Amino acid sequence: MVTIRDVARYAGVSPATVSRVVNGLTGYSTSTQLRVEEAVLALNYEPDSLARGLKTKQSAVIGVLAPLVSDALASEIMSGVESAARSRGYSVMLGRTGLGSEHAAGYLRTLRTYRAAGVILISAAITADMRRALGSAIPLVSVAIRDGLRFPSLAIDDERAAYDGTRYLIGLGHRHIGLLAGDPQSVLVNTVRERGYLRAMAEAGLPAVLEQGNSLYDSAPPALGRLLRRDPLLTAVFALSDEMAAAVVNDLQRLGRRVPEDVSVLGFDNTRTARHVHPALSTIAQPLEKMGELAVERLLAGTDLRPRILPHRLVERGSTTQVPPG
Amino acid sequence: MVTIRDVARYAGVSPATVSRVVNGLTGYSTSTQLRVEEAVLALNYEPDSLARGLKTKQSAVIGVLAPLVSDALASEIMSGVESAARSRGYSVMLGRTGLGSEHAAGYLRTLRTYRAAGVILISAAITADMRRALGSAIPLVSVAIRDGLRFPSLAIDDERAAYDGTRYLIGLGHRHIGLLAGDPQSVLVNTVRERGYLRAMAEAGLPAVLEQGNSLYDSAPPALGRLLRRDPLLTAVFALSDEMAAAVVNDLQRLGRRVPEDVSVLGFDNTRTARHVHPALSTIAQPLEKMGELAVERLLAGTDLRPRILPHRLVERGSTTQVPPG
DNA sequence: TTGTAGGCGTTATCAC
DNA sequence: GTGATAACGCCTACAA
Repeated sequence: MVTIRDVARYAGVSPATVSRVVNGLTGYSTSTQLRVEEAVLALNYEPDSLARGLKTKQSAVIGVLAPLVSDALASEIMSGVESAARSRGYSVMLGRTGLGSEHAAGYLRTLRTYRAAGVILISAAITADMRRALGSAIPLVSVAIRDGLRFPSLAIDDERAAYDGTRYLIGLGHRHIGLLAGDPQSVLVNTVRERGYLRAMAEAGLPAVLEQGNSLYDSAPPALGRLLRRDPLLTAVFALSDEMAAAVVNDLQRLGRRVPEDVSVLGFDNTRTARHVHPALSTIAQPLEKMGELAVERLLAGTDLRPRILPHRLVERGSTTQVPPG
Repeated sequence: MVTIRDVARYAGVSPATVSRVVNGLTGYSTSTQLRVEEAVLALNYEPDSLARGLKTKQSAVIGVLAPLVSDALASEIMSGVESAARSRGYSVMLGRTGLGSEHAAGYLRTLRTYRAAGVILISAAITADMRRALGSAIPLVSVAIRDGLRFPSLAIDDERAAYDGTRYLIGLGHRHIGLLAGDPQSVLVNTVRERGYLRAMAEAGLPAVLEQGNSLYDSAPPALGRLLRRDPLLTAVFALSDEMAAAVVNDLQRLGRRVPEDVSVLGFDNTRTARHVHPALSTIAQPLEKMGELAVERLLAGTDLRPRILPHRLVERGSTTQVPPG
């Protein structure tokens, strides 16, 4: 391994000077800068992150934790995180915490012992346990979930978004609208979204029909079955994730119902998944990539970690239409 | 931050002794062990990974690099990697290298400066550049891709798997079978799989019809269009990834063709995606999770990093059937 | 402008 | 069985 001393020897200067040049500080002549840079190149020197971090008490790593890193939602947020991090010279360390965030504390401890610059939590609420595991020195922000006002977060107005989605279906003439809710574990998004749906239905004087899934594909078919049993006249299903909405579209077709002619389906998130079914999903869009970028920005700025609300919007595709006549 | 010296002071022993206890070495009495353990708990001490790594020249991190970390294939491999790593006390650092592996070298350099214990590459070939960026001290293994015999890898026999898939379709009576190939960038899997298809078709005296996609969903519809134009009598499509196969199923239905009654569709990988369409995909299964586990095992064993072939198998679901009569 | 020296928190090699 | 002590590679006062 080539160290700073090797470079110093090669360039005929002291290690301190090499450090200054490498870190872009001031206090050296152009000629020494050149000699050092040449030596760095010649020896293919790269500062040891471990040693540097030990000294500076900070490593250029941003941790990103998600229940599954594999879902489209996390993926699109991560994409924003990574480009923002890279452009600032930070590396991203991803970790999958499990559906119930089982491994979150472990990852946070690791991140702490590596003195990460900050941690981004996707689709998971910040709990006191987590905050403790990470320690107080490292900033933490939650994305795509709103955790009251107590912890830093970046999210849309979930209540309003669900309200708007429901209003949209009502506007198409639907009166029997079922809600396929998400993971009850993620209470913070889902109860809030449920509230938006319930408010819109109540305002319109319509009966609410609600079943729980867990946001993932496989949870939707059984929940859809329960929904249809409770209200056989359903002409619209509002699923609180695109994965569930996709499953609903597929399962409806399996049951011989046409989408959207017989039943309209509205998704949530506007991930890639929304376009991976036929017909493609109408859905509520969150600015996922933007959220990822902002999270990095705010984490590194260190200041202004107050909860922030971003705009949502409705995207119309083929899975929704006017209520069928008769 | 609480250091080993704090613990030592609290327990009334020297830092050296604390280190011995914490690392489970020998050379202390039961009574001091108890005192130290008590102190560790009381102070909530956790060794600084940076300092430890600096000293031991190794950190308990395994890097996992994938083009997208978000696809179902990478996700299932990662799942195996993580459980195997966790059970051995290692953390996993994920990185997305981009479809053309653009960012791989950067990640490898970072991993090197953090003195990672090893690196696992998913769906990407090990190039000389990568090997150089990582340095020679850190082991590297490639998963789900076979890179000739020059570099360590863990994969199925792709040629044989594609051959078997094609034989299966031929066995169902199909004579017009189109191949939807994968990313030409990943030459190492795809040319090999193509070869398997071509061999099976040639053996059966059938004409080959082949178009290129890039393994992802969006690339499939246009490629399917080209396939159908070249052979309007197609009764089966063999797509070299489940994502493409799912897109084919959806697009076929959009075009008014029934799956599998009019056209059979065979996928590849057996990821979650295979069950996320209607009808669910018949597909060639790779032991993805197992691959991830094995990769960790071999990386840490350090020895026996020779290429290894794992078994594949055919999974029948609803997307394939006998050739339509007439 | 440049170099020397000390220390970040840990482990490992010695003594005792 | 236990404790000084040095060293890992780097950064940063401070001195020159």
